[in-house]
Amino acid sequence: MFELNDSLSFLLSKCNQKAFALAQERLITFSLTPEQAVALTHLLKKDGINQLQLGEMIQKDRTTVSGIINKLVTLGYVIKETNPSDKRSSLLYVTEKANAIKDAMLEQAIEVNQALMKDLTEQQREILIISLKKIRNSR
Amino acid sequence: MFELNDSLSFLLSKCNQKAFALAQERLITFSLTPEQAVALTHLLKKDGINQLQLGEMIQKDRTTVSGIINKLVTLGYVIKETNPSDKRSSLLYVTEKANAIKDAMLEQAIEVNQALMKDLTEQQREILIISLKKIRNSR
DNA sequence: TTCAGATAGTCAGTATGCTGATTAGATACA
DNA sequence: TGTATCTAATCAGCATACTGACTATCTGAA
Repeated sequence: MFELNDSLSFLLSKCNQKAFALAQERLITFSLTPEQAVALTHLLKKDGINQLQLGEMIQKDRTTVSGIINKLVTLGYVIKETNPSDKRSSLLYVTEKANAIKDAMLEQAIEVNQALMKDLTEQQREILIISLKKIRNSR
Repeated sequence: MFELNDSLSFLLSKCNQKAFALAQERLITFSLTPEQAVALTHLLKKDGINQLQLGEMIQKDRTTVSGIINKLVTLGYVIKETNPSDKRSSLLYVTEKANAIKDAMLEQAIEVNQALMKDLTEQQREILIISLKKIRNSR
């Protein structure tokens, strides 16, 4: 019989909540939320892009990116500069403050993912990641 | 090298978004969101419980349950009655309107989960569910 | 019996994530 | 040139999900 609490969609929701909570605990040090950290990590690899380009990288809606970036600006991790060749868009740049926590943030991301998978065998980890990628990319 | 976009936590977030969007499309017919449908489905199996008990079943915070139930009451799917033996709590009951869509909702939930897993082999489906359950229950 | 502590639910505030409307600026073509 | 269309970002509004404060009520121990 179909059991809602054992269904894929329910499990995805609950595991996502757990991953979010785990990351949040560790990011309090930097006053960052998990999603802010994801955006900042991408900008640390490549900045000077606009909000739409960042949204494509992290697969988020334009309005969601807007909110996250404005928070990162307030926190002093990111600076917005009007693009001189297209005044509608802003170019995003990371600050020194962001560079200073780069390595610690990466370390934390790795630890969260290891903690989540700690009870899984090597085969389960592999198939889990492969399956989730298939689901993400489907259609 | 660690790739954020291929990490478990990022994939969980994106797959969860996909599952949510897929369910939302199909639930528009009933004016229900996925989380409202989850709550209602549980109440259809067992009502006459209070909000905290429902929250345990669907693993949601008391304030989140409060919001979802009040929406379901507004929509006419649920009725709240003050518990005579404990006036702090309300007992939740489903309406005829809820019973009328019970089977269609269940059907839709099954279809969403099948659609999500359509590109996965039988072995991948099994290991995916087992792994997610381990992650959900860990700690 | 009374009162301190526990409990159920709500509200305010914050963050994420979406849709749809709006503004400002860019572009393409008649 | 001018206008219609497109685009980048923001805003309002809604849903979910949490924390912490608060109200009303219940319960247990002195």
